[in-house]
Amino acid sequence: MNSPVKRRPTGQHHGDLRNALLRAALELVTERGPHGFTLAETSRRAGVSVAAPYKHFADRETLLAELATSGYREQRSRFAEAVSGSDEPVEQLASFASAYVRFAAEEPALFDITFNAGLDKSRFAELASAGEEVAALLLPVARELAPEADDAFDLLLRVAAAAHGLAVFLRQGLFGVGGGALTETEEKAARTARAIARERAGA
Amino acid sequence: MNSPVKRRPTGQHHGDLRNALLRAALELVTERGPHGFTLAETSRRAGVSVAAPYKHFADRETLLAELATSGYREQRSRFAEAVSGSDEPVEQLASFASAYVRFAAEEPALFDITFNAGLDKSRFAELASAGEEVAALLLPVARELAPEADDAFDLLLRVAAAAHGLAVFLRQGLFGVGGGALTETEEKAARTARAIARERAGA
DNA sequence: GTCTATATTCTGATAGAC
DNA sequence: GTCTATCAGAATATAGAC
Repeated sequence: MNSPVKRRPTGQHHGDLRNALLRAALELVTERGPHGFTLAETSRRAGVSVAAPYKHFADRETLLAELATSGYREQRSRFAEAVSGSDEPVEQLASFASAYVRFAAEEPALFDITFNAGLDKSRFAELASAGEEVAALLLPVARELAPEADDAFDLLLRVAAAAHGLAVFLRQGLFGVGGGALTETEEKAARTARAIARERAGA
Repeated sequence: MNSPVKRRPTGQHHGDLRNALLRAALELVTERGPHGFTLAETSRRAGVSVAAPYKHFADRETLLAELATSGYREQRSRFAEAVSGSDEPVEQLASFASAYVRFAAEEPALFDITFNAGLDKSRFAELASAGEEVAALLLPVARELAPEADDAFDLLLRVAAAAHGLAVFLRQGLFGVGGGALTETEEKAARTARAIARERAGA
């Protein structure tokens, strides 16, 4: 029932409890999902009392929102790199789809928090803007294939949705998209993205 | 804080508490998601004590698993009808994708429970087999486009994943896939399914 | 089959000492 | 900034009366 983390006998924590809590929370979400996350267990894992986190975060949701924000930033960084590997918009979208799946596999906690924690974005301005920056990075790519704004949005949405579905199936081991199938699933995502993008280009 | 449901003053519930509990649970999941579901609140809504459900269900998870099973059965029924509307396999997959999105929109609780409740399928044999029957219904359709078993599986997986992603985005209002956009989202799903299926047919 | 009552456990959050 | 102590609330599940 107890965590395997050593408790500091008293008083002072090492320099950066704030970040230690964020790390512990991420680990906890990895194991139990966003809904299994509790401040109490996070405190235990960081080796502090349950009251300590309240000096660093207003409440449970605020800590979670901070993780979600960093999740969107990590996404933006990964997708920016994926897209930078080619000049061809179809290949850029394929790369994005692949990176999306990889992100979900390598950072399952961040992935779950961004999409499945039910955070109220109107309460956390930074979270909302971090999410919008991800879209802002990708829309110009879609726009190269679909100059009309609505069409570009539709294209990006469908590519992202396809990648999202594969990422979820991979994560849940559904449909036999099991454990070590990351590379295969990335390829499926890339192939699907190409099919969607080309249908548009050909139309 | 109290439920709007009238309590029966004492003793006997009407004939079918078991089904009344299932209905109340479904309603509760619709409002709060699978993780917000509790036996206690379900009991309150059905107008019985918190102990009553244990005469009908072994525990909380068993009730949830029963709902999930009925969710898979509803899926199979809907998808069977969708697929029956055409002889053309590409159109059948497009119809399936559309029905998938519609199911998620019209039965959000069942949708969430089947995919997001984290049920242990090894504990509930009927749940596992109900899920397999959905796949068994659709695989022959994919097989008409991809005679090789692995290819058919891959095709179905990618179509289902695309529909799943759109369904999730619709449900969460993400990417501006907001409230009344059901018909549009169904069309997106159908179009994406066609793009995936045709890439295969053309290859 | 349903109730009342209870044991147990966990949570978020606050007050006040150090 | 961290601790101890505590409150208030809620949940799962069981025992035993009716």
